[in-house]
Formats: sequence, structure tokens, C-alpha cells
Amino acid sequence: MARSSTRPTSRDVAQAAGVSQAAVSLVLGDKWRGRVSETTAERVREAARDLGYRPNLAARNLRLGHTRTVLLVVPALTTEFFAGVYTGAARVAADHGFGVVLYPSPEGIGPARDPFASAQAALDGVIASSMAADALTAIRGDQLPLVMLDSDPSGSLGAATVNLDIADGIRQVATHLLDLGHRHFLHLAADVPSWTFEVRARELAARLAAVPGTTVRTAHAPISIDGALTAAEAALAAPGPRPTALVCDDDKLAAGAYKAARRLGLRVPDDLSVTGLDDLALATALDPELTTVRLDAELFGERGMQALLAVLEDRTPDAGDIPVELVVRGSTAPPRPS
Amino acid sequence: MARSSTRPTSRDVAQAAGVSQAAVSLVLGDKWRGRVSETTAERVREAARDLGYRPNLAARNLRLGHTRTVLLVVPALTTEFFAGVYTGAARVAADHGFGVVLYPSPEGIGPARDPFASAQAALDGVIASSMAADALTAIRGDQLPLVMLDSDPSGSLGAATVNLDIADGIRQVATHLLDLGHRHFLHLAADVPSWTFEVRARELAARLAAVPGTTVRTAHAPISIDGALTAAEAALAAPGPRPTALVCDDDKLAAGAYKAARRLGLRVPDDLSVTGLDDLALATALDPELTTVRLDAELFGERGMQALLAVLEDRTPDAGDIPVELVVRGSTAPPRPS
DNA sequence: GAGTCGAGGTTATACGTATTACTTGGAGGC
DNA sequence: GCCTCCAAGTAATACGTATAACCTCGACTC
Repeated sequence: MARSSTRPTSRDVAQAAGVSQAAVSLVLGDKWRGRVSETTAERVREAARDLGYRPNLAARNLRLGHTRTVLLVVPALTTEFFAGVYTGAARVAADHGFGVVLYPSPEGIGPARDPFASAQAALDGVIASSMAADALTAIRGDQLPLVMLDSDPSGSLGAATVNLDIADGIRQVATHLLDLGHRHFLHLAADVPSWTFEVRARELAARLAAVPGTTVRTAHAPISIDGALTAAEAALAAPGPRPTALVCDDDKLAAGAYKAARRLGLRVPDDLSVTGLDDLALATALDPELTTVRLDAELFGERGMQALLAVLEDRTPDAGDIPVELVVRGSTAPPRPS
Repeated sequence: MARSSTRPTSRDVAQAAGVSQAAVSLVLGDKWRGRVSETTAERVREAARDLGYRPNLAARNLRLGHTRTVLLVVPALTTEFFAGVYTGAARVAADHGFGVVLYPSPEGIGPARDPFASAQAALDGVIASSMAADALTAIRGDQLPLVMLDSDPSGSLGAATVNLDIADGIRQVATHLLDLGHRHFLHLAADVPSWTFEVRARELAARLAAVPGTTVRTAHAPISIDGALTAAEAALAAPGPRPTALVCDDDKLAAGAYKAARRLGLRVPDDLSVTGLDDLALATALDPELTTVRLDAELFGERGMQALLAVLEDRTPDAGDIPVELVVRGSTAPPRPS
């Protein structure tokens, strides 16, 4: 009563319940099976409730030597994709008594900060998207258990990796467009150094190379609608035979491509077929709705967390890429006979 | 060397440098001005570097009694708006040696979890969006310093509030549409109990009531493109005089409204003017581009963090709503003479 | 009726850090 | 030559928790 300004400790609860601090810890930690009588246990719980007791996490973490908290490092949160990843990871984490703290990679938050300075929380492990490039070096410095999302399985310093089967997605896109009769392609690629984008480029090139008579050009753009607009407009207006199919590295780029097409007086899909990748809400907001590759963000997050749990328990994480699915909508059609 | 499996402590560093643990703490804490010689300090720093020493946050937090970490509670991360809020808050936080941990309100993460169970990090304070309704009760339980974002200043239990001047934004929208000549309105409102949406409804009604001869109907929709599509389609197809202006509670709803209009064969803006609120990237991805209200998300986050810092230091937070700005684009035009 | 055992606790301790209070070996003052 | 004082450290301690080790007392066994 006297010191109501400071938070109550387990000792305060003990005193209020007339027991030792150890008893409080046992009861509240649910480890009192044959150690404390039911009546005393109830007395302790009541005292804790009355005082509004909340255990001091810092003390607990120090004592336990772990925090049951992991960090999820993502690139900018400008689409709902990583929100889904977080949701999946958090769900699995919660099932195992873990918490997930989100760290959106800096980019304007200040002079290239250490993620751990920002998320001061003491951590047990890290899940990092390969797109959050700025943070990677800082992360590598630490010795924390690490799972990499969407990154080169052979080059990740031994860290476990969990990947979406982007290669298959691109293959499906290419096959779909080839089946429609397209032969002249433009690849609108993300201007970001990340394995996940390299895969797209490599796989598209490989798939198209298998079909004689195809051509493919590449334009690079920052991942934003305006950036894509500029790059796509320039590429589409370039001299030479105009491509009839535009394969975009993600849905946002596709949205920019739509605007570029409008500016140039090209109709989607009559004059130009467009594809995306992600299946964001944006994909169906566009007119016509976008043919794209659906990624299961939540499953991605779940698998990432499961892999990290495996690493933490010295088990081998499950292997195998996460399947993706082509969603055909109105933005792709056969090329018009020229 | 012997126990390389466990992380080095400040005592290990001390031993390596041939000094006491206290000296290590002083040097690394930058409090050694007249306490330790320059040469010993350098020796300590070198030892710390060699061992890869990282201070144990849990221990430090316990000792210090605070964590310099605050929690930012937001609703779903499905738009970039709260990413901006985070960016602003994190920037200000970093300038003051604070970290920000993001907690996206549950919604499917599991059985209505306590935010503090998820973000296990020990916290010094909380900034919460009023839209993250599920988390509010849990938060209220704690005695942490609290700043509410976009919530009723008179009803926030004494917590400090930081608000965008949404009322003014809606007034600008209404005035813009009235000036164009519109008299028959449909309000597509978010189906979420939150002060920020109540303000929109109240202010729109008030502004329109001031002009004789205006009518306004209201349709409610969940904040998603599909939800808005359904609700808007039903409302627009309802009997009675068709509204010529559709005021949406946010840009996402507006995107759904576009789709509803297309389905009904209405052209934007010729048959129907549409407005949004947020100015997301989505707004310019739509065709025609959306007339909307620009919110400065980063400034919002900055002000939120500044307010929390003020509360933590027993100062009075700055008052005053954050100004917003109407952005007129192609989705609004005079009504066609009927 | 001595020994055993388990229920129902308590006492003591360590986790790693930051900081306060103390120590010590000179150098300088007079 | 003695006192003072400062530079350069060190020893000790507390933060709040979880848990291992210990204690005590009554009921039962044989």
C-alpha cells in the first residue's frame, strides 16, 4: 500500500498471500501440482489479481536465459504480403509459447540502423526475408539462430531456408502465355538485388529459350507503381517489334504497367497481356483484373516459424518449397493477329 | 575459450582485458570519463570486440528498470498507412534511444491474445490505434503509459490522444462535391466501431445538412475491396433517386466502389463521382485516379511517439490535430444534368 | 513405536548488468 | 615529512524471477 507507485513484484504478492515468494512463482508458473495445496494456490492467485501483478519479463528472461521471442525481419510493409507472413508466423509461434516481433527493414528510418538496436527485445532467433538486404549484415554479426526466407539455399551460410516455389510460378506464367500464342515478351523486373528476383529472371529466360522464335526484353524498375510506370512506358515505346506480353515481377509493378499501357493507348489485354505475382488485393482492384501467381503468405510464415523452432530444438527443418498457383483473370488473352 | 558455446558476458570481457567487470561496464557504457585511463579503455573495447560481446538485454533491462522499448499497436497491416506510422514513430524513437515494437492486432492469430503475450518484450509504453479494438481491453489492464491514436479525446480515460484532422478532411471532400454541384450522396462507411469512422459520419452529415436540398444515404461495408463491392452495388442498385456522389471512408472502399460501378454500367466520374480517404498507392493505381484526402502517416507516427515521450517524462504532450489535404484527381466531376 | 514417506511448503541462490561506495598508490602543497 | 587529493580503478550490491535443495510435520507401515 505504501509504495503504490512502483509495480508489485512476486514478493509483494507473497506477502499479501502470506506465503513465500517461491510459492508465488510455483503457483503462477503452474508448477505446483504436488507442492502447494489447492487452497493456498487460490489464495496466491487472488492476491496476484488484487494487486494487478504482472511478472517482470526482464527478470524472467534473465533467469531463464531465453526470451521465447523471435524477430521477423521484413522489407517495407507496403503490401499485405508480409502482413500475411507475420500472421502465419505469429500463429505458429503462439502455439509454442513464442512471441514474434516485427522489424521492417529501415529504408528511411535513419542511418542504416542495427535491427537489434530498434527491437531492443532480447531475442532467441531471427527469421529474415532476403529482401531486407540492409539488415542482413547486422544480423550476420550476431550468433542467433537464423532462418532465411526466399533466399539461395546453397549460399545462405548454413542458415536454414524456406522458399516459395517461385520458379514454378514463373514457369506457369510463361507456359500460360505461350499457350495463348505469345512469342514476344517484356520482363518488367524489380530493381532490387534479391535472390527471389533473380529466380524469376533465370526461370523466365530458361522457359522461353526452350521455345524457338520467342524474344524477350527486360526492363528494370523500383518496386512502386510510379517506378514501374516510368520504366514500362519507356520500354514499351522503344523501337523494334512491340512485345505482346508483359511479365511483371510482382503485382505492384503490374499496376504501374497498366498505367503505362493506358498512356500509350494500349488496351489490356487486347493489345498487351499483363501478368503479376503475389495476388494482392490490388490485383482484383485493377481493371481488368490481373492474371497473377497466388502466394500463400500465411503458410510461408508458418513454415518459416516451424523451421526456426526446428533449429532452436536442434532438429532438421522440413525441406520442400511451398507450392504456388497461377490465377488466370482478365489481363491475359491471345495476341491479336498483326 | 573453454565455454565457447555460451555467449560471453561482461565478466568474460573483464577477464580477457585483465580488469574488473565494473570497468567493462563503465567503458562500454561510456561513463568512464575520469574513471578509467584511455589505454585500459581501449584494451577493454578490444577484448569486447574479440569476444564478440553483446550485452545481455534482459539483465540490463532488469538492472535499469526500463527497456526503452515501446509497443505500437495497429490494426491489420494490409495497407501502407500504418507502415508510415511505424516509420515516423521509429524515427523519433531512435533519436531518443528508444525502440519500437510493432503489434498488429490479432484477427485470426488465435483466440484473442494478449498483445503482451505476443510481444513478450518488456515495455515502457504503448501507442495504440483506436482501430485495434480487440487489443484495447488487454492494454487497459496494464498500467503502462499510453497514447491513443485517432480516438475520442474526451473519452480516452485520460490517456493522451493524437489525432488527424479527419473532420476537416471530410469537410473538404463535402465542400468539393457540393461546389461541383452534387446534391445526392451515398456514404460508404466502414463497418468497424472506431471513433475515426464515427467522425467521418458525423462530419459529413453536419456539412450536408447545412445545404438545403441535399440527400444522403449510408451503406456499411467491411474494409476490403470485396466487401465494399457488395455493399456499394446493393446501395447503388437500390430504388429511389440514384446518388451522384459516393463518399467512401477510405481508399480501399473506394476501390470496391469502382468495381460496383463497373458492374452496374456506371462510369466514374461521368455517372458517379467517387472519393476516398488515405491517399494510398492504390489511389493512383485506379482508373481514373482517385480524388482523396491525403493523410501524413509518418507525421502521425512522429507525433504519437513525441506524445508518448512527453508522457514518459511527465510533460504535457503537444495538442493540436494534424492537418490533412484534399487531393483532387479524376474521380470527381460535376453531375451530369438529368 | 521407530522408521519412512509424502504433502506442503521455505530458504538460498544465480542469471548479467549498472552503479555506488570504497580502496590504493602516488604526486603535489607547505 | 606529513597531509591532502586525485587518478584509476575494484568490491559489493540490487534489480525480480525460477528452481534446486532443504525442512517439518503428520500419517502410515510393519
